[in-house]
Amino acid sequence: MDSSGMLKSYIEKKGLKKTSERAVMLEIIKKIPGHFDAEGLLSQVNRNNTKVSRASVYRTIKLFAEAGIIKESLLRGGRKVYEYGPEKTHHDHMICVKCGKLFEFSDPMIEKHQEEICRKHRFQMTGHKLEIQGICNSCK
Amino acid sequence: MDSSGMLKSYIEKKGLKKTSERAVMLEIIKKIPGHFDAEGLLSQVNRNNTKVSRASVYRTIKLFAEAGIIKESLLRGGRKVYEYGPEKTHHDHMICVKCGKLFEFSDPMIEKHQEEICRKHRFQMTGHKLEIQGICNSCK
DNA sequence: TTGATATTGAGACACAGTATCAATATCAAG
DNA sequence: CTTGATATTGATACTGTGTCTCAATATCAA
Ligand SMILES: [Zn+2]
Ligand SMILES: [Zn+2]
Ligand SMILES: [Zn+2]
Ligand SMILES: [Zn+2]
Repeated sequence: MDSSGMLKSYIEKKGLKKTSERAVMLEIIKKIPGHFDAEGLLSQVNRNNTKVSRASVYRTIKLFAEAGIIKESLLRGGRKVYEYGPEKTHHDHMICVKCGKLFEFSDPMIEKHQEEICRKHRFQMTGHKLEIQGICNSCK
Repeated sequence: MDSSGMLKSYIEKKGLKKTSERAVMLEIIKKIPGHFDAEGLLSQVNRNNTKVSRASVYRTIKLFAEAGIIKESLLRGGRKVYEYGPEKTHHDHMICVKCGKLFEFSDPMIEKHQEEICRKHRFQMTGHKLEIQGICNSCK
């Protein structure tokens, strides 16, 4: 299912309503490659003809995340970033402390060991976040 | 070296000065089992006879973290928590989304795979943070 | 004792995000 | 189409968490 369909079904399931603000934001988010944050999206939404309030931008971001249309990541320093990708698979992040660039990676072995350790602790994992800080190749 | 010694040597190395505020905070932090946050420490410091300003509490927490006396962890939602432990080894966290309890764990295999993937990406790791969210045994 | 400088407290400020609430948009039912 | 219930919005106040500023003070070496 594409993201418009996901939004539609989420809205129907929850008894919510279709609004132009949500449609506008979805179209803009679709076109963003990589990561974005709330304030950046806010200014991007209001750059041209469209206009959505700050409160609604935050509200809608939360809604999209709940609907699975975007994914939230919390970086060091408390910075929250999002990325579009209903079809995107899970991945973790490496962040360069010098240039701030974000790299994505995924390691099946790490994932497997996480599941194992949760089993051992009788902890029912619902999600996880791994962030590696360091210095990227171009900053060395 | 114990934490008082660590503070002393850090202060000397940086050309800083001994203050009663730092001594008071260190004594209190030593007695805190598990995690604490800045606001909680602030009220704990000012509960009785002692008195340290909000600004100094934040400043001193940062100083202690730089000196290696306490360790900072950034949790989901941007919450920053600290824990006393100069002799404590690296560990990661599991956090229960129902009761908020924090569990510590350490898995050598996960650590090893992290180093491997960093080598592969020519990324020079300086630190990392793994947080597993889920439901703990007593909340199931 | 004195002078240089690090530190403090108080409060202003910054930033990200949330709560409030009246006005408005949506939508199903009639 | 009209109506009514209710979800949504924008404006703005507010909150939490932390930083900055700066004058007053504490520390420490000479
Ligand atoms: Zn992962
Ligand atoms: Zn870099
Ligand atoms: Zn680790
Ligand atoms: Zn629990």
